[in-house]
Amino acid sequence: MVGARQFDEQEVIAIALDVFWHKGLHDATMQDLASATGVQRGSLYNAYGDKEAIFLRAFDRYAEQFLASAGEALAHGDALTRLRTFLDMIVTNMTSGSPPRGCLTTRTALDAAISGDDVRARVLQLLARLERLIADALTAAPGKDAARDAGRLARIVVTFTRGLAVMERAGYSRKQLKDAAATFADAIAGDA
Amino acid sequence: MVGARQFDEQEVIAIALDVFWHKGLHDATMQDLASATGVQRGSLYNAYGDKEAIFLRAFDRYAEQFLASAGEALAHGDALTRLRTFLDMIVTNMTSGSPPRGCLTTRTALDAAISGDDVRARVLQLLARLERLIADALTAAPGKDAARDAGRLARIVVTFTRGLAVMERAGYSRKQLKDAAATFADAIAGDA
DNA sequence: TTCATTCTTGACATCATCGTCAAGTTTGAC
DNA sequence: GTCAAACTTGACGATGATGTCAAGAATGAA
Repeated sequence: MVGARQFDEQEVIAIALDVFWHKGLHDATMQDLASATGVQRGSLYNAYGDKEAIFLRAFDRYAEQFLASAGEALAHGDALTRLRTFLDMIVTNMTSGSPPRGCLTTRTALDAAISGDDVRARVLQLLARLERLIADALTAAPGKDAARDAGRLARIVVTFTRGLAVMERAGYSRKQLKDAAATFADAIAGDA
Repeated sequence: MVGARQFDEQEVIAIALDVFWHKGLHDATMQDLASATGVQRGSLYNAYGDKEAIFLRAFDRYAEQFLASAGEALAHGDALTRLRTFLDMIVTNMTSGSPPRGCLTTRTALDAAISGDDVRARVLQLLARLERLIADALTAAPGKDAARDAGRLARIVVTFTRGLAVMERAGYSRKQLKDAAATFADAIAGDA
């Protein structure tokens, strides 16, 4: 390999992820990425081809981080505890940063109509993996009938988390979101 | 009044609503609006000022239509029936059109960071009105304890509907969304 | 019918982004 | 050290969107 790359790819992708997280795939420009990473636009085109290619790498990084966090949050306690911990993590995650960065998956899903097939597929894939993770956690939880309908429950949990992401963008505070999440968890997994 | 307007304002706003519904505030251009309405760009600027002003009018129209539909759907039956009917209406609404147009409120909320204060305020206002509508409907429903925590329940119902809108964008079918909605309604208002 | 007012039209300047490229620079293999 | 390959840089042209404007057309009041 001659004429080696002048920048650290891992670092560039990590920074790109941050840019996309705050601005979204659609609104982040190559210039935004160039400024944030300190790598010229031309170099980014040369190295990755286009913005979507960079996004896919960043999104993959994000997906792994996200699923890892979800897995941890869902690992301990009974069904209600797992759900509460998980939702808490979700809300904390989307209300972090200044300004709060929201949820990248949700933002990307909303732009699905104007995104490439690859992007759409990644979003669906992440949602599916998350759903499975939740279903498994509910099934594995000690307690009575938590495992019954774990699949169906997992889907509405995923759906509800997407709703939280929208409410965050609409302007609801971390506290309001956590309250709503707690109400939801109780209604779904609480001892009725 | 001299030099009368050459187009029907109601009709222009109705068509603009359709354009915004399919493309979103951010992605719809003045040219899109001009083409769809048959009114020249210059005339639209002259009549309304800018794109956001047109959007606000269209959104107001949308909000009234939407709340009227929600009110009807929530008017009859016990709490579970009202919730089911309402969620069904929501899903049908967002999966109508070709291509499906999704949910304008959700789309707009996601773009909140790059929208004006007026737009943000309208979104919040609509969500708040919807929440009150649902809370009132749950309170008014015949049956046992439906009215208990109606406010809290209404908020998670609103949140869940936002989640449905995201899942629709992600690619879930009308049937999948209705299934999820039914699961949610049962879990929230069903006889535990 | 006249005429001031308002609307309409098409063109214009501006701006931001995109994707490409030729020239220059850096790098590692030999 | 030499050199070809790969990367970097800054500039370029194309595109599409925005908002403005002057000139012309249409309208209704008097």
